[in-house]
Amino acid sequence: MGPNLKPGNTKARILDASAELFMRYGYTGTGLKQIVADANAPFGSLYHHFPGGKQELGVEVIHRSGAMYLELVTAVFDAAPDIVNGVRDCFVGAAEVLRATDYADACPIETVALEVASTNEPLRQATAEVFESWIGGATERFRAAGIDDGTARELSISLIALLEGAFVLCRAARTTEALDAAGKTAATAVETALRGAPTRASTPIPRP
Amino acid sequence: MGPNLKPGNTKARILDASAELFMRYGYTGTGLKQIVADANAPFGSLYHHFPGGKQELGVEVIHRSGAMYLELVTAVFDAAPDIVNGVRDCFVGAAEVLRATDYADACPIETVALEVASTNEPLRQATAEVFESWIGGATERFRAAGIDDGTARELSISLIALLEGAFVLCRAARTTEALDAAGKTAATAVETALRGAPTRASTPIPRP
DNA sequence: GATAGAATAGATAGATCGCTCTAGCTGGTA
DNA sequence: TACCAGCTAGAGCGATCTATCTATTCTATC
Repeated sequence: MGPNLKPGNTKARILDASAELFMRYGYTGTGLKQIVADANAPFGSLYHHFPGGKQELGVEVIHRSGAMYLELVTAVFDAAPDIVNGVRDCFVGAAEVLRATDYADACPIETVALEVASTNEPLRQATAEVFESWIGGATERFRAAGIDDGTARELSISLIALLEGAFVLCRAARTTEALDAAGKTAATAVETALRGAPTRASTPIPRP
Repeated sequence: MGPNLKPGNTKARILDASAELFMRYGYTGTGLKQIVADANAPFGSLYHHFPGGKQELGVEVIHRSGAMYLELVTAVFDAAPDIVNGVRDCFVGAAEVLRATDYADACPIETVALEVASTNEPLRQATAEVFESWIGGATERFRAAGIDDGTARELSISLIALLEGAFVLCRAARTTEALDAAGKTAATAVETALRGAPTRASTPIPRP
């Protein structure tokens, strides 16, 4: 169909290399020379496939990595016997990946999101869209389990925040302790929400 | 006492400017030229006060900012009537600061922590020490409220993870929704831990 | 084959990076 | 006054950054 039957996988290699480098070293911490070197691609090809330069490449990588991570987490949930175990498996799996990569591979867009939040509006918007897609996906899943809409969204945001925050602590400490603790808290939060889901709202709690 | 009566506050100005720039734009995203410009300091003074260059400056800023943030949070807790309200006030206060600074000022070391985790060992260690000091401070406070040591530490890690993760989501979305949701989850988690504290462990939960 | 367009290939520009270097200034001591 | 540290002050170095530029190679269609 297209004019070139063998389009060459140069663009895909550039995207893959960029995704890994951005995840590990951040956006400003990754140079274009290093990207084309890791991708085994000539420098000219980068600006051929991404005329908008580093920023266009960054936007595409953020959306791509965000979609892939959503698929990964979705698969983990689908393989679990119930939602609570699905949440647990996500944190356990994240910890395994972190250890296996010498605490390099955590969230694919977290570092970039913080770096560009106050400096690069198109990139900031891309990270916001990815996070919103994750929140929406999780909310839908919790809603399907009988949790009301508002609680499901709050719960989803909290679980993602627990995961992202644990990533920061784990990478800094070179330990998976934070993911273990956050995973427990996340599972408990889901259980609490489920318990109050089909019946009534949770009972009021006396002040200590 | 010292040889110079009027030592000049140049070093302090450099530290203050660096702290703000690192918090907003990250470590690699902040240039030394910009630091001395913001600090109204000559370039030579930077290397006079920090012979180790950008890395030494970074380590000092991380420790300084980490200690200041710990004091700030401690003050919020001390002003609250109880621990649960202290936790709530922390998230509410963080959201206020975030809005007031156009979503620029969140955690003073989070962006740097992610950037340097896999690239700069001295800086990574500095961020790890700061996070550990925060965890230790919170753990001690929860332990004093009657929560057993292990639970107190897990709870502390989870609350800090919730805060850091919410910072990422809020700065990306330019909304404080994530801090609101995470604050609710954090308060609930503390209540749950307190309820199981003086009596027995929490009752087992049936699978949904 | 001839040809056009896509993709590859890399040299190079202009700006900025962290950092070094040499002065000049200041204030206390001899 | 002479002196000496501590600090200020900024020019300038090599390296690296993003981006541009001109060729060359490949592939599909005429």
